[in-house]
Amino acid sequence: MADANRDPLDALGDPNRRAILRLLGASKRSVQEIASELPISRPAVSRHLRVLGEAGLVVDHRNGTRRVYELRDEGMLAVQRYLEQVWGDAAARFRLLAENTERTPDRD
Amino acid sequence: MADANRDPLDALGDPNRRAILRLLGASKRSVQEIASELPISRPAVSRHLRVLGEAGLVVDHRNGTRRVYELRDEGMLAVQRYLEQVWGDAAARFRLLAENTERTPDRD
DNA sequence: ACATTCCGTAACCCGAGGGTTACGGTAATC
DNA sequence: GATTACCGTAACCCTCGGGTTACGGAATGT
Repeated sequence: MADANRDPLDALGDPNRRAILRLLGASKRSVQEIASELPISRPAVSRHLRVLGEAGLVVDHRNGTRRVYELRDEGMLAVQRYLEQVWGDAAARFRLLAENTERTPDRD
Repeated sequence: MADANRDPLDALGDPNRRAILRLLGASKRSVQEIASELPISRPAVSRHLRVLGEAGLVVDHRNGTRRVYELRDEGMLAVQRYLEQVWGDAAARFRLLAENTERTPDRD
């Protein structure tokens, strides 16, 4: 999945995409699993996941016929940087702390 | 200005609104001043500012015929809470720090 | 080989939202 | 009182993004 130059805040501007991220925050999931928890079609979910991927918010791994998606920090950190740019010192302190506490990969 | 139940991430989903917030991050400004720095009309800016206000990201004060807008933390903190909800511990540590370092009101 | 499951993508539809101009109310100044 | 500056809002326009169904390729199991 290519990381296109899509702004993560553009991606976060849709409520269904935010709901998808909340699901993935709990555990990694396949497209089908995500779609079964939302009131939209599976192709719609697929489309949203593409947007989220291009924004650096998720990443996918093939598992047979399944594509399993999980969170990715890069897009989230870009959001933090925007907040720091706009809101200033408080956001800067926050960003440094977040980068020094990497999320462990055995999260699920 | 009423704080309606508008999600700040909805508000941040537009690039012109993000540009407005960046301008206000530098200093508080009137509608006209903001509009003169962006490639859109003054009524368009007015409309965006309304959205940002309802999302808790800005607040306005009357000053004669002018309405002067400045940043507000409430919406930004809601974004942080969403990030914490989704991305977890790192975001939680960040949020606690940000709340303990209030922005001083004599910012400009 | 065939059937089933999974999923990306094309094609189509349509409504939301972001653009505009015009209007009129408020405030300030002369 | 007249003029000017400021700004919210109405009305209109139209793009674009998010919804859908349909299709076909890949992977797996029988």
